Amino acid sequence: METARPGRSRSEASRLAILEATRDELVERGYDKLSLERIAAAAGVGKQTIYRWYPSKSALVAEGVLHGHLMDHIDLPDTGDIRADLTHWLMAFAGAGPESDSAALIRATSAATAEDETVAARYEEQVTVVVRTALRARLTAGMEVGQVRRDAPVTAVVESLVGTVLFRVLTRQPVSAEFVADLVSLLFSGIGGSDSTPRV
Amino acid sequence: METARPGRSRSEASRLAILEATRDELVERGYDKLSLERIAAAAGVGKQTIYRWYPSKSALVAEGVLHGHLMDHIDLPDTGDIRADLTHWLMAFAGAGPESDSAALIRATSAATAEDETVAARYEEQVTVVVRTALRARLTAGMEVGQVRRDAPVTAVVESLVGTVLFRVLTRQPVSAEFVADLVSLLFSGIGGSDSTPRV
Amino acid sequence: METARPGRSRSEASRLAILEATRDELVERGYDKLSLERIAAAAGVGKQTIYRWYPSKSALVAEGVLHGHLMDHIDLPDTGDIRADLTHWLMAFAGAGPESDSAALIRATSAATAEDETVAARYEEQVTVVVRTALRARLTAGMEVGQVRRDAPVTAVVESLVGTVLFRVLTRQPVSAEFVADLVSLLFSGIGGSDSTPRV
Amino acid sequence: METARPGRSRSEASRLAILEATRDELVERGYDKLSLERIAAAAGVGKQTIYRWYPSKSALVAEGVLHGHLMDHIDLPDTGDIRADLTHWLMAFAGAGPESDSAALIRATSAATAEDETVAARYEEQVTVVVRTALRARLTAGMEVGQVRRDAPVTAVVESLVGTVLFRVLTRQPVSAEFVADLVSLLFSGIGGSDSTPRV
DNA sequence: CAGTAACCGAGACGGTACGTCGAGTCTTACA
DNA sequence: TGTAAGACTCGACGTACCGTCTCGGTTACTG
Repeated sequence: METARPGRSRSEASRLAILEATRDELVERGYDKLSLERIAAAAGVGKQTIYRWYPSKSALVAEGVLHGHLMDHIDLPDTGDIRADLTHWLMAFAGAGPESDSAALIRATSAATAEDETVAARYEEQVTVVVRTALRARLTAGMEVGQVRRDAPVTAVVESLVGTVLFRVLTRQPVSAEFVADLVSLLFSGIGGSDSTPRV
Repeated sequence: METARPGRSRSEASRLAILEATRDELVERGYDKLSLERIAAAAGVGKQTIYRWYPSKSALVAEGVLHGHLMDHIDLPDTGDIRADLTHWLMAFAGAGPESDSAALIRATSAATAEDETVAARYEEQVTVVVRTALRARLTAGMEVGQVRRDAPVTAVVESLVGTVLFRVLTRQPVSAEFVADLVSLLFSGIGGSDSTPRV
Repeated sequence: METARPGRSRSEASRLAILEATRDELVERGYDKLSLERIAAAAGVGKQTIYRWYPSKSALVAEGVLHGHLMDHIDLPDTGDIRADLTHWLMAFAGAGPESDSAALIRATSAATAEDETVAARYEEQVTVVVRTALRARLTAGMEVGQVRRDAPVTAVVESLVGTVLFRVLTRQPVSAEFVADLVSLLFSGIGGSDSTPRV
Repeated sequence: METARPGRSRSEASRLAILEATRDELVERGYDKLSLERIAAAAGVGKQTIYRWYPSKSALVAEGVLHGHLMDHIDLPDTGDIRADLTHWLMAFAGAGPESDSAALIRATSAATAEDETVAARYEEQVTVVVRTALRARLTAGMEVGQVRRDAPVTAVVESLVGTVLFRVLTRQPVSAEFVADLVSLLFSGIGGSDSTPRV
């Protein structure tokens, strides 16, 4: 155990105020107009305290967004209809439209991920892995009732779903019901014709 | 006509030097560590000259990357084997690995797209549309020979392919032959089981 | 000649605004509470512009004070009465009292001189030498009329006058008429008694 | 009596370690680059402990320097030759040269005195008064044997000696034997010529 | 073919934000 | 209860770039 260090202990209240202020700034201005000085002022915190917790702007963004927002939308319920479940989950993940807070935070996270490879690793571990786990469980359940093929490539499925939504959000296109329906349909039925290589 | 203005005409050499310096900087440092002053110095050009051509950093990046790099990889040849053609195209688009110049430029473009909605619009128009056109032609050819279903949702296909690769690149994962094979297989065969909703 | 450099030429107006703001700050707050950020704001100037002209805080202070203030008091008129001339000059140099602007600027210059040896060199060259020259002329005139011994050690005279006033100002004691009278009397008559070593 | 309080008593060892560390820092870096954090670390002491003893940086410097250094040189022995005694004392006070520890501490004290009027008061009380007392005794002795005039202005003598040496040290000039000889000669003989106002 | 208007490089300008240092205060665990 | 340790808010540092504005100087159309 190592909790018994001398000196004042770190203020969890400051940490939370920083994360909240960060999310507000991200939604309002986006990643690269983000200013740590404004965040510090808004959170009522010294700049040094931000640096004590987070080594860089991108690390702060990763932490602030991954914990405060994206993880909320990551549960994938089982209603018996796997297509409907996926559709619902995709639309919740993307948020209401290109101007929604969700969309702004996804764009900010993407920019942070693009900038910094440690953030990329964190994103991989905190989002992709979690989503994959949830999706794998849901697909397994679907296999039991014959809705899903037993050899479905889970990783490719996860990344194509997340990546596609990400692309829509980055290019500011709406993640509409029509688009999601097409995507799910594509996912389940494929585009293979009569002459395509047969299922193994 | 407006070419008959008095005064010195703009230097095409300067413009090209700027774009080249921009790409070098992007590959080396990424989007948000990009410095117009360094670009100007590297290109042997005054800062004002950059601003004469491009109104903002993101516009410069959009121009520099979209024309100089991404468009190179956008042709989609027809060898008769549509799966192989798509596989080849996807891997060429992503570049050799997460440290390749291609990957760095894709990340930079993603960050620029995330930041600036006019860049997003330009990306949509210059990449998505072009890819969609090329892919639509290839899919149509595939339909003729029975490799592709006649009702394949082209937009969803395009965006799921581009988005998936983008996601791999952003999270610094390799776009390996195995992954691409899984992705193409998913695309053609779907994951639907015996009890999934029948094809329309 | 080398005045024909490319680029915008430096703004003399900025330079003067900086010096004026510096003097105001020095009088109001003193040397080590001096803030370049406040000076820049008061002068309506970017911080970088200050650094472009002056390499350090102490250099700025030296320049600002030596040119803007101390040199004003350095002329030593000749009314025929050398004691009165010196008395008048000493009191003018010190300013009205320990709270006067002159006193504040002398204290600031002393602190800057104590901190930085290049400022010390500048002080030596810009104040000591000038004062010595003026005083030497006045003493020479005094010698002509028999008011001053021909072998008076000019350097020691200069530095003891300036140093004594400096000491009074640093310790916040008034440079009163009584004190100055004593000092001048000491200077002219010495403290030697009947048994002191005879004049050479 | 107050030694019988509960709790740990204040550590005299800490206080001395603080003063020693302060002197080391002053000699090495000068007054305004002085850092209480470095002093605390060097003394193996918490910052709060310093603040418990000294209310401000300048108070610490005053205490540290006035007690630890300057007072060492303040005794003014009587060998019978008052000129030699003064010469010796002046050179000891100034230290070996502009780079000596003594010179550095004198500069630091001057800066602290310039900054803070409570330090100025303390300096006045702890240095000037003591020196004046010692010098008055020596001069009185000199008067007895006819080496010094009976009406010598002691305050002016003290401050002109201390101030002159201070000026030499601030401007980084050596307090050489030649200079001191000139100064003492000036002090005893004055510069008055045959036509100067007669001694009162 | 001389003017002149728009370009060019260079670089200083007023600003904003950076990441670091230190001041002086507050809060722990320990002695 | 005093102390070393160290986190806290706050303010300033010196640097890097931003986007704009001037410089002296170079084209290349136009009258």
